[in-house]
Amino acid sequence: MTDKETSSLPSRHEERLGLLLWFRLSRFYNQSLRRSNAHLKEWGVTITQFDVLVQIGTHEPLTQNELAEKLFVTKGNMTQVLGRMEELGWVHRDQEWRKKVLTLTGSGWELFNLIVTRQEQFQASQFQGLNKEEQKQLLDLLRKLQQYNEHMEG
Amino acid sequence: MTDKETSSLPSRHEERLGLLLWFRLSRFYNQSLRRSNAHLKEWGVTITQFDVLVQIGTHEPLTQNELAEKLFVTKGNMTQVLGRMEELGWVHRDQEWRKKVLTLTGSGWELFNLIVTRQEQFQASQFQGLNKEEQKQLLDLLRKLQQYNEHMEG
DNA sequence: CCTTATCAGTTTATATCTAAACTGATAAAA
DNA sequence: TTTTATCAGTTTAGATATAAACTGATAAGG
Repeated sequence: MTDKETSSLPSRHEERLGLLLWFRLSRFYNQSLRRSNAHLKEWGVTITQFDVLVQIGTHEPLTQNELAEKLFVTKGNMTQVLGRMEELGWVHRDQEWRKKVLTLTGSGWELFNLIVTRQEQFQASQFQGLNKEEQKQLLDLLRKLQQYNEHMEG
Repeated sequence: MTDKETSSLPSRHEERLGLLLWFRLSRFYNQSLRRSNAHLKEWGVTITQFDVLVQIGTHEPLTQNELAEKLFVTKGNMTQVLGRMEELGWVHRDQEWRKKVLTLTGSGWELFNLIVTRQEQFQASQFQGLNKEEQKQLLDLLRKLQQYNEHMEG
């Protein structure tokens, strides 16, 4: 009985497990989302905007499509979120050929430097229920899931 | 060096880990959400409605507030989702004192019986990247997080 | 050169979710 | 009894997300 075998054809029990995992995951995620937004409210930023800020700040210059891929969301969603962030003066969109290249503005970088460390600390506190070893385990499991799913999509 | 000690004061490295965990989690969650909705579309049901259907079907009778607590969402959200589901004829809301008691209608139960097993199978397939042992591990870690967070909220 | 395909981003309609203010009914306290 | 508090649910405005149809520009093929 290899690992491959146990994971190739899900048993009735594993099916239940899948549903349980989904419920747990979605509850924890929603809770975490709510808390993160409450935490970031002090700086007038949402968790979505924070995620975008980090991605652009870390990888700029990048296009809207690349950003959407990194965040696993649709490009339509990015159009909306970036529209708001441009309005707020954090992000600059520069048309190049048929792409739009994203960079942070001065005030975007200011915000980045102001909140990234704080949000890192906050996010760490959300996972305090696990010790370092368990946190690594969780990251590992999520990585495996991601890899498998990417493989599935082709 | 006890577990308690390792988890009481997050190191710089653990802070980064927190952010990484958040990113992984939110990406996997969003992807999973999208796929589930695509899968359920065949029956004209969304994943939110499915979650509500399962909770009522499993725990009826229960009130809107109890439902919101089980799903970790706000009661305002439930008002909206249940309004739609009542309109679709799946759920019955019965005012009792100041509470509204929820039960599934006949067609709600029909839907329940039609899709729960199918969605269980689908959900299981989303976690195929992990073998049974790893799936249990993941469930365990999520449980721990939940417990710690509930403890935090008082 | 002209036509067709593809690609990046936008738009629209719809669903989900929140926070915060509100309604109305019951319960508790005066 | 009258007032006040609490509780369950609703409403509203706003953010986030999707799918699907669309626009307009570039690239490829005839």
